[in-house]
Amino acid sequence: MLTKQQLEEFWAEAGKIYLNHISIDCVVFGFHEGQMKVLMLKSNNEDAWYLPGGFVRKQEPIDNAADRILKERTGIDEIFLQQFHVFGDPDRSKIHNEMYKDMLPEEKNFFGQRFISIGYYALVDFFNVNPTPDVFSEVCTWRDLNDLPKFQLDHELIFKTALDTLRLQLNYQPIGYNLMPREFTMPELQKLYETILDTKLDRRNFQRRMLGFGILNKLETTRKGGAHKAPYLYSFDLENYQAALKEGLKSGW
Amino acid sequence: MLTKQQLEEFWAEAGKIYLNHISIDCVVFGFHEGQMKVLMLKSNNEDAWYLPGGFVRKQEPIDNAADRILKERTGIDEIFLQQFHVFGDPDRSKIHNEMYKDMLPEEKNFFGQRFISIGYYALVDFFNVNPTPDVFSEVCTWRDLNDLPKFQLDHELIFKTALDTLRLQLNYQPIGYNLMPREFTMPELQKLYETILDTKLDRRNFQRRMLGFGILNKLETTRKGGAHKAPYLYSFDLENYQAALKEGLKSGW
DNA sequence: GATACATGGTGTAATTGGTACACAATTGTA
DNA sequence: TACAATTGTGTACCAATTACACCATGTATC
Repeated sequence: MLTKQQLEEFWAEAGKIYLNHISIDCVVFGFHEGQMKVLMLKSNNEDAWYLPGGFVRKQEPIDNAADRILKERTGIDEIFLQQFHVFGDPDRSKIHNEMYKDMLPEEKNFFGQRFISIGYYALVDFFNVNPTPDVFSEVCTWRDLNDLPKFQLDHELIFKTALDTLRLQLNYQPIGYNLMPREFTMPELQKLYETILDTKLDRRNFQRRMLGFGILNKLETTRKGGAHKAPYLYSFDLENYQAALKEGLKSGW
Repeated sequence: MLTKQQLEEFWAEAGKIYLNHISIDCVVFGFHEGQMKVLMLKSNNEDAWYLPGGFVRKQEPIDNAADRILKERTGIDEIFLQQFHVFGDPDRSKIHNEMYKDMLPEEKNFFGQRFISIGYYALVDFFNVNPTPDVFSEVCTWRDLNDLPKFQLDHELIFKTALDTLRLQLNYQPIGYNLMPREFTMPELQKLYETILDTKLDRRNFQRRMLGFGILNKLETTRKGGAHKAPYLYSFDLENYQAALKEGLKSGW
């Protein structure tokens, strides 16, 4: 929650540069140690968790707005972003509307208005991200999909819709490419698929099928260090991957 | 194009009741005589064709806004509607912005502002629709997908994005159910699939596969009148259809 | 009313693709 | 050096899709 002074300062700026009524919320997915993660923010002095978000400048394309917002939260310049849904319930920001209602007169109260929020999901390489809080938050951090906090506003709906979208687009978007580091092992990639699809896959069939798509380069090296047989490393063949996605990876998962 | 007086009248109303910056555009699909159709509007005194659209009331959920807009254009109450994309280029309505720029002072010029448009696609039973122009148009009519006029603004992009979405969602949304009349023949349904997928399908395999899904009821009657063997009529088993869609119709087309 | 013809309905063999396993190879550790 | 755990590869089986052939039926033509 903002103090009255913070709210006034924010308004002095925001009221001039942003479009009214429109916000952007982002579901940023990362993958680390076999676990799917989402980037989240914790409000100042509250145990209230949000998705990273922001507003659209008056003459800014909405995709650029999402880019700009996420660059501030992650430090990454060219992020893989997909718009996936608009959340337009008039009561969706009611809590905020009322929280700040009495602090400022209506015409100066940026958070008093209704916001229609455009949902984007982002896929990033976990190691490239430098999580950075915004002016409303004191913490910006990865949260494990198995250990999520309670979301504020309708952000749980936004998150779940993003995950559903990811599942549906798995055969049509370069999801693996954007979530995995440049080099990875087959079991790691399988773990990603299992997390997104929320199911167990047969290790051997997964490998054969993945290789069958012809979108992976098998590298010479293996990943040593585990207590067992060292798996081979792979990287994506981006050209083949994108060509294959155009048709959709055959007959899905 | 509106006259200055019309513009002023529209503003007097619109400025009070609608959210700024936000519009809705709808791609309404119908299917008639083996052909896919889109509902379009022609501007007053111009050969300029648009998709039906409108604005969002200040306290109205966006889905309701789309419903309301389409009820006015079609007469249908409960329309199958799916939000599919947001079009947020700041220049997308430039032509309108400039067309009306000098007619009214900026603060009274509803069409002078930037609009971010939420795209909906609608699926309707062709025979239920009563096409009705709005205040900006003199014609509201079905246009064949093979004989489309030049679109105004970015409405061609909106239309194409809707058609792409339809193709991707064919196995996940009750598209057949909403586009076909209550009773239909197998060749008719096949034509719909061929149109959406833009491909030829084998008549015999299509039939077997469709029936294999268990989502159709074969009726006693046949469609007489054609110059050849009378095909059986079918209707959708809505319950089974929706259950099947939850999983996605197995392994797509 | 017999026949031609175009279209709809049903069946089947061949191929492809997916599933469920078995088994060998490799790594670090006891 | 043997062992446990994990990875890499192969194969037999089953299901689904494809590519056809053939039969049925309604209308038009003579």
